[in-house]
Amino acid sequence: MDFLEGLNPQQQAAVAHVEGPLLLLAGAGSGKTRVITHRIAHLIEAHRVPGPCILAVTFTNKAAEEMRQRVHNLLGGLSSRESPVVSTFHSFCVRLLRRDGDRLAELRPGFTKKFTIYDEDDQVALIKSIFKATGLDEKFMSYRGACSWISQKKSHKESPQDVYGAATDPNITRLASVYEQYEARLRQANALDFDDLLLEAVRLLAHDEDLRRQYNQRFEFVMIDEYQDTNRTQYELIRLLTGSHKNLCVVGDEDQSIYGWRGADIRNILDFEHDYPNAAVIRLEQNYRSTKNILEAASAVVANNTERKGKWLWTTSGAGERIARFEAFDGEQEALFIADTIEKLLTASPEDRAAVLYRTNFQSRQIEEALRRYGRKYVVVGGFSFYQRAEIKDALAYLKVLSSPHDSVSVLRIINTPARGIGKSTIEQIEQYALENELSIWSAIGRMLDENVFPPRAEAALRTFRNMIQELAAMLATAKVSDVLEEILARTGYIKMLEGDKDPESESRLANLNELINAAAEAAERGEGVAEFLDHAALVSDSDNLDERAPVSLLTLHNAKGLEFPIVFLAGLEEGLFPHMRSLDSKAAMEEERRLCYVGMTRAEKRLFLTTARYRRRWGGGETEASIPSRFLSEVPEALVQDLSPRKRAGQVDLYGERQEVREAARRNLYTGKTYNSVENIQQFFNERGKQPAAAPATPTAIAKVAPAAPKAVPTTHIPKPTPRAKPLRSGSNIIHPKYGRGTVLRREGDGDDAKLTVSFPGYGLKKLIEKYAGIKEE
DNA sequence: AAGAAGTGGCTTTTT
DNA sequence: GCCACTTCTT
Repeated sequence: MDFLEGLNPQQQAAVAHVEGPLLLLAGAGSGKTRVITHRIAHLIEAHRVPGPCILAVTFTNKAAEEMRQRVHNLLGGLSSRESPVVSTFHSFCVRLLRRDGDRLAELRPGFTKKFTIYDEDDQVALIKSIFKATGLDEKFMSYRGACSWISQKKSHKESPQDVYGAATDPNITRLASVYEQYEARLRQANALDFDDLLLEAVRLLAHDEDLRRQYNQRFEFVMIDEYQDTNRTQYELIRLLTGSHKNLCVVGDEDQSIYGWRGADIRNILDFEHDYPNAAVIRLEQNYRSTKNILEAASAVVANNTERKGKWLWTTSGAGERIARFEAFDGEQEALFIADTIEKLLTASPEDRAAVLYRTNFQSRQIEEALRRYGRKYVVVGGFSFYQRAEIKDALAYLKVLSSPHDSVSVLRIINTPARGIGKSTIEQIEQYALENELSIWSAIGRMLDENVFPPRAEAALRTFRNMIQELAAMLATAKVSDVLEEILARTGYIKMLEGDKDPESESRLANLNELINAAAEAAERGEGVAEFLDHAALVSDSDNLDERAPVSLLTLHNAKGLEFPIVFLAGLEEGLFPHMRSLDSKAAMEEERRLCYVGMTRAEKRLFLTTARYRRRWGGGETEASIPSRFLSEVPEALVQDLSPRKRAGQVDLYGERQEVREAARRNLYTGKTYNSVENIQQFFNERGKQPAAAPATPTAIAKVAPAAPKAVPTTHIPKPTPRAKPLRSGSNIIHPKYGRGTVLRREGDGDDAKLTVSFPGYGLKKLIEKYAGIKEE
């Protein structure tokens, strides 16, 4: 078979390129995966390169699986001995360390190839324990915050000592200490976190010249997908792997770089030609996926970015439908519009698939509810995955302890699950002892039992626990993983605990555990041992089991990378949500948000809907907040847009604002002049005021009292007259600022002299203002 | 020691 | 609205 056939000239050139570095700039929908798979097949068949000498690295397991499958199909079946190695960065590194990691012990004392992998939950548990030992709590910093702080330091190769040295305030010093303890505890547990998997593989390859040579010789051709999302460590790994031959092909699109927050370094792709001087560069700019309108709209949005090489995708397909825009009253109406539209479109053409993409996971709930009302089946990608469920993590923690007893995080997870009489005070005692003597929890238990320090009841419970673990560990050496799992669940009483539980959730937990046992049985049949089974559990992501054929999928924009759908909805296009609040004050972050928008838009083949809500409730019972449409909406050329918003369609004035105020007022029992005909509310208002006149800062009386207070210690030149107001500024109020002009109040914090307003000014973004000094006038 | 009931705090995105 | 953590109860 000729693998150059049926490809456009640029694609052909890429497939035919054999030796030396190649940068493939592949725009969205330009047939990138096709090129990579054809190139692999071409290397194997036309150039007689043995499959196992080709390494292709992808971002997700799912992408790896798909690539494997497609190469397989192209070549009409390959035995596993002839297959190329297709893997994610993380699983590649894990395999390297498990197979050839012995000499890492020279760099990392205590390391053995039986290491365990700590996922984010494990890391949080560890940080929690370190915080407790250090006398810190979550008010100092959230556990997750500390995790990502440490991760940042690690991936920038800053050691705890470096941080100590550069520390400017005591909080940094405290963090450095947490970091130092964190590293020490990982080593003590012979555990690696996600960062370590890459970092230690790099350190090992740099350190062990023989090993490096071996890998260089083995992997004669290396291909990296989604190169724009690689970080510095991955970059170093690639350099080490291709040191001797430079047969490196990287594929990427700087406009789709969306993992900067996780350390992805866009320089990797922007500087490729500089790093590999004689690199060939091929651009794939013909788009085969989307209609002309969709492509033009997406291109127009991303053209607002400056950090890009710049390209313009083109297509021979027709204009298609215009981009639909829908401005809903609130999140609920937005969700109902989406569900309703999906219902209509899929009824009309049942073979189509639709995807709803959103910026944050919490947005899925309302959309799910709406879809359920329509009786539409859907799949949600993201949120908590199978392997993150408590019962699954418990079962896996047992397995981890059996194969690596010094894994203290796992020991502490299961030591009293199910309850076996090892209580809080006993556990604290053990933790304390372990800390003082620099022992793992497992060793500490052993030593303390020898020293007879426990009260009789705790002692008996601990002995039973220890014996049970030892017996199960002995079983693990010979039996199948699935059998050991079953034995664990039976002997620990875990199954009994769930069966006796009246919580309706328990039934599904039991089902999940059964599924886990099945998965283990399948793994055993493939000849995998415990380590491989656990590695797989640690490294699968939720997007890996996305079923692309599902008629309706709900997923985050990040999870949508690499996918395509005939119908796409981008939901929640509001300033502060998308672009996200945390990106508003940084140009680089804003450009990443815009790339995310570009990724989302270019997922669509035929129809693209952009939806936004005027008011959104951020958390459950909290306040509804007014929002303003995302800047990305206005970056789509008006000529390409068809507006489906109800108020425009009906040709009416905007009643939303008024309705909203009435609602809010009714809820807060405030008289705003709009509810005078509601006896109930007037009654409530007076009742409330009679009870606590001063406690309601938002009432006119309270404001009048506060307003005349003189400002202190503020440059006199900038003090505008405090404007006494009849009505307090709240979410949704429209105001005029002397410098920024018209804006909408998004949020109000504090009261009286301290009242701060978050205001969105079109053209200036969000600003935080002190109400008293800002010189704001109500519009 | 172990469950039940109540409270605060919070939400980007993820291999 | 949900989760984790605390306090209360037995």
